Amino acid sequence: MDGDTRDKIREVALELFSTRGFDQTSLREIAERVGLTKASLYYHYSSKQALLSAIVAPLVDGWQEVLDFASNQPHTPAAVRDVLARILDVMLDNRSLVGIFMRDPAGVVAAAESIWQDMIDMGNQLATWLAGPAPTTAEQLRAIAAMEVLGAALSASAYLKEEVSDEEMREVLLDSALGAMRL
Amino acid sequence: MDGDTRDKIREVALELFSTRGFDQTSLREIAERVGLTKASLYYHYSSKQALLSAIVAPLVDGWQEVLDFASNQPHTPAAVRDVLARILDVMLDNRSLVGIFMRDPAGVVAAAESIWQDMIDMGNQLATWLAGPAPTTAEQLRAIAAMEVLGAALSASAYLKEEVSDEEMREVLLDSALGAMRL
DNA sequence: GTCTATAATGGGATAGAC
DNA sequence: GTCTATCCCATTATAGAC
Repeated sequence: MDGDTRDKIREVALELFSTRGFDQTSLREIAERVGLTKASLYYHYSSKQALLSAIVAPLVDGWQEVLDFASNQPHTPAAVRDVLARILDVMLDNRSLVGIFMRDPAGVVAAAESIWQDMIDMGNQLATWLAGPAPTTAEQLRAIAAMEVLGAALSASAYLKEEVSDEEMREVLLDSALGAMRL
Repeated sequence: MDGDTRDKIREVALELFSTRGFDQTSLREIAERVGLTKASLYYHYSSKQALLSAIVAPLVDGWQEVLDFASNQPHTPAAVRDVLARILDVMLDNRSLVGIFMRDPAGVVAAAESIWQDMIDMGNQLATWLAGPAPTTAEQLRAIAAMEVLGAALSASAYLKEEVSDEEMREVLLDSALGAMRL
């Protein structure tokens, strides 16, 4: 039962990808930290892209759940609030994972365009739902803006000196996102 | 007077950096499009980093102007609106330039950390001003959120099928950013 | 100012022994 | 499962002729 090594590789890669960036992280560096050689990594993951896919899977699943939930909701203010809250929860629960996409979108696109496309598609569908049925251009823009607000949960740490609790982030950013939609 | 070539190089590099990403764009590719060889680029720019610096200068200047303006304003709702509008204008006037930082933050950091740090610092100072004097944590978060909303001006094109006019963007996103601050 | 040629480095990935 | 050794490739950057 040596899924241990596989997991360890994933953990180390996640940390490096999300801080340094995907492209700026070499397999040599990952292997070094895990305590292996580059070649041994290839026993566990067939390529750098495969490693990224494995790491990113939980986030994709998380978005998908929110999307499934949203699809079964009528577009009421209460439901919008609920969906935004769930999106925010996924972001907070997968902070470093989301960080990979924010730190190095270009690198992810270059290495695994399909993964990136999946994320864009899901973001698109969420924004579409948020905008409501037959939305005006303004409503679409506001929906996108609301989602951008939730991204502040991640950039905040770069801008703020003091730590902010997840509870406060949840509360403030949810209200802020609703404000961006003028709800 | 062959600043022509220098300018042409800058133009091509800007386009490639902002679409493919800084790190994903090789000097060979730039040279090819300009109609030169790689070696000739080095006659005009001493390194890839120097090329980036030259490209990025106008954006740095733009932010600085907004910052100077804000510093001389009292923190009233009208002034907040004004400053947000100016930030948005800078973003719209330098769309592809801002795109460089959004597409490949990690690559920029790796190649020119000081440039990145300058941008972060300026963003920080703008957010600090927006948050107002002696702000609560919530107010700081809302200020960051408001700035993120303005970033929607750039991500919008990835999410929307139809073109949106700059005027509509200006109007809607400005109001949306104010909404994020509950103003 | 632009070229050809080449150095120097580092990356992802594979072969094959153990 | 992990290792050593190597391949292959692209990149940034430089040297020197024209």
